[in-house]
Amino acid sequence: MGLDDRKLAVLRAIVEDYVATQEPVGSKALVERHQLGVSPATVRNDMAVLEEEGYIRQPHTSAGRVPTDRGYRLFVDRLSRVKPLSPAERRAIERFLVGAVDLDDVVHRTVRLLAQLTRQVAVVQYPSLARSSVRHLELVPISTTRLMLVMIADTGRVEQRLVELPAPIPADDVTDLRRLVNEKLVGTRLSETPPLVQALVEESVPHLRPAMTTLSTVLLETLIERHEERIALAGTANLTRGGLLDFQGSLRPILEALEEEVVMLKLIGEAEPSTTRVLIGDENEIDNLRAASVVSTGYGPGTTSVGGLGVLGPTRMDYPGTIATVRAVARYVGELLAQN
Amino acid sequence: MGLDDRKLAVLRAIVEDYVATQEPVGSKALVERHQLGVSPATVRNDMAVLEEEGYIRQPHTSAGRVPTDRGYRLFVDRLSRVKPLSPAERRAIERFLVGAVDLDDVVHRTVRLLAQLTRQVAVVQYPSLARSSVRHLELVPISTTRLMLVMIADTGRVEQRLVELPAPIPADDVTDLRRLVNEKLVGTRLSETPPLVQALVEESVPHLRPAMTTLSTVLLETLIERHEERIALAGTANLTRGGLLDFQGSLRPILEALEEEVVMLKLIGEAEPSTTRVLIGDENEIDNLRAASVVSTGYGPGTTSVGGLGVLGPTRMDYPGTIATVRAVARYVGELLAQN
DNA sequence: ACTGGCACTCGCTACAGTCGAGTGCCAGCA
DNA sequence: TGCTGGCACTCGACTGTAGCGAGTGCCAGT
Repeated sequence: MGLDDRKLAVLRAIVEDYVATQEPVGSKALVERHQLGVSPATVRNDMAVLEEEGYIRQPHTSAGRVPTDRGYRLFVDRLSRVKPLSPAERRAIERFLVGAVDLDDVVHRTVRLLAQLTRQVAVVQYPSLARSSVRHLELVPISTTRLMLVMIADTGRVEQRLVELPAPIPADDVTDLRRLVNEKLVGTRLSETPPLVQALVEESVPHLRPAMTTLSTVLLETLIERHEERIALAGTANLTRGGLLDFQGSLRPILEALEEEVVMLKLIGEAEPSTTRVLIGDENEIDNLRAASVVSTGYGPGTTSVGGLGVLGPTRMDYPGTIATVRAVARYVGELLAQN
Repeated sequence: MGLDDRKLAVLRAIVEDYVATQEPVGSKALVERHQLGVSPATVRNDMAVLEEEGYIRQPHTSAGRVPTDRGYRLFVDRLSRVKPLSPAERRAIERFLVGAVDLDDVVHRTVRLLAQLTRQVAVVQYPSLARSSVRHLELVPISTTRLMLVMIADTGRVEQRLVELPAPIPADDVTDLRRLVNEKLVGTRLSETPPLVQALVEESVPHLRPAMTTLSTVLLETLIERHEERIALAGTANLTRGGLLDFQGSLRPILEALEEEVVMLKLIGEAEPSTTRVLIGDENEIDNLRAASVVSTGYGPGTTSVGGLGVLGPTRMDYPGTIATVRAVARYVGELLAQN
């Protein structure tokens, strides 16, 4: 049972009007605001079909129609094209991102920019360590039994951990350790590192072995296995736009989900740079976010993704505009990363 | 015109009941729940005086009384003593903070702990760079014209910046630069650093001077003058507790203020470890936070403060409990920092 | 100085009535 | 067959009224 072109046009019109006005839209208003070329009665018949198919629904018997999650899905998949960005938006992106002094700065600016442009909550994952490779490892002696391990990744990320050595270690040995780990690990991806780190321990000369063992443990445990993924958030205040109508009256579950880094990572941390993922309401696996939609994509220098970014908002959002903005920002960030 | 002891007791009872129930409290309920030893009518007379003096007010003519900001102030200053922590809370603090692997981890755990214990929004400032001293400066060559400058502070903070050199520089020169900056700057406070950095440029041998000049600029501009202060937030979902009664119905201004690092820094970034600052409602200089209260203190190893931490909640909060928790957490964090 | 009593205020809730946007259905028309 | 105008119907939103009750202020009495 197919939907003919007019029914699809009606659905599109409903989505567009509802997104714009935030009010259920009726048949009369619809024919007035769009050139559908038919009467309200005809539209009503179409609406009845759309409702039967689950694309729209009536909040109350005597109210207009509202798109369902399924309706938005159809709209996104087949009825909308990505809006080109306005020149003003392009300029805003460029202005916002030039002059970033380091990775932290880039991420911060990006997330704020995204929140501002989309007027929604923005989430940016720091470049994933698992997908970065080692540029340099530095060992700084803090005391005779403590080292600060600093890892610099090619994506610009810098991570540090304190290493408690089992026994005091002379300065020369630190130099040796530093040379060894750098020789073996620089240029490798952290996700491929475990066997190399293992080998490092086995190959090391006896008097370095205890220190190297500890060091390798720290490397493996805290840098690789652990939750070394980080995210930045901005624009939570945007959740309060649209009164309390969106999110069925309570921001609580949304705010709770936003604070769970693991949750947010799962949400935005998987896409490739070229694809944009849109999760609408119920499609979301996280219960707390059943009333929200997420638009996300990957970013990275070139075509491989080093991290994800996206926005979260009410299901009633401007999908074409949001998708366009998310993509554009991801592309710019990718370019920025490629430069270094 | 003084308030006698009973009137103060009435005010205390009103504050305690209102904080507990979140409902205006009337004279009858008051004598029932507290041993005031007098009749409701007497309490009413006292209430009339308290209202005249601006410590309480009536939301509606026929409603009970609610403390004003001024009433909370009096309560905090003269009517409450800091609640001792429960053993369970002490245990929670210890359990939460042991096992932190680095500074980031400490700050994150702290802010989450604070949010959880107080059931409010928690804010923790990273140890201020201005109040830290330099433990080590590392220069890592990225390319012939780029260095990564990594600064490790005694508080455990690690900051990095990319340095774009005016001309290519050989590896030996990098070694020299590293030695020079470490000789001069290690052990100094960053706030006292500018003249030293300046001297560094002037004393350097001619062929190092261009690189040293750039390096010093980066040091001064991005590490010292710039917004190198950072904060961590947690518990924003707690804002939604108490329905929408707190914060006069809109979380918007609060969420906006929370996103402004500068604002939050001003709010919590000034106290000494031994003093606890309480800002109640209107006392707050930030308009967006006129409906909120802030309890903050400094923390640091020993008696000097390296940063601030605190919580933000509705004016209707459990001040004695919150103050106790904030202090205790600050003390634990200070001890943790002192260990390293 | 405190208390019991009493009249009064006013927000809250329930209920009834009206209005109107929007619908579903149906007969008629191209 | 598909579209249209007309019409009865539904039901939420809003309005006005009435009763309830918590809480007050005041006053006379102890």
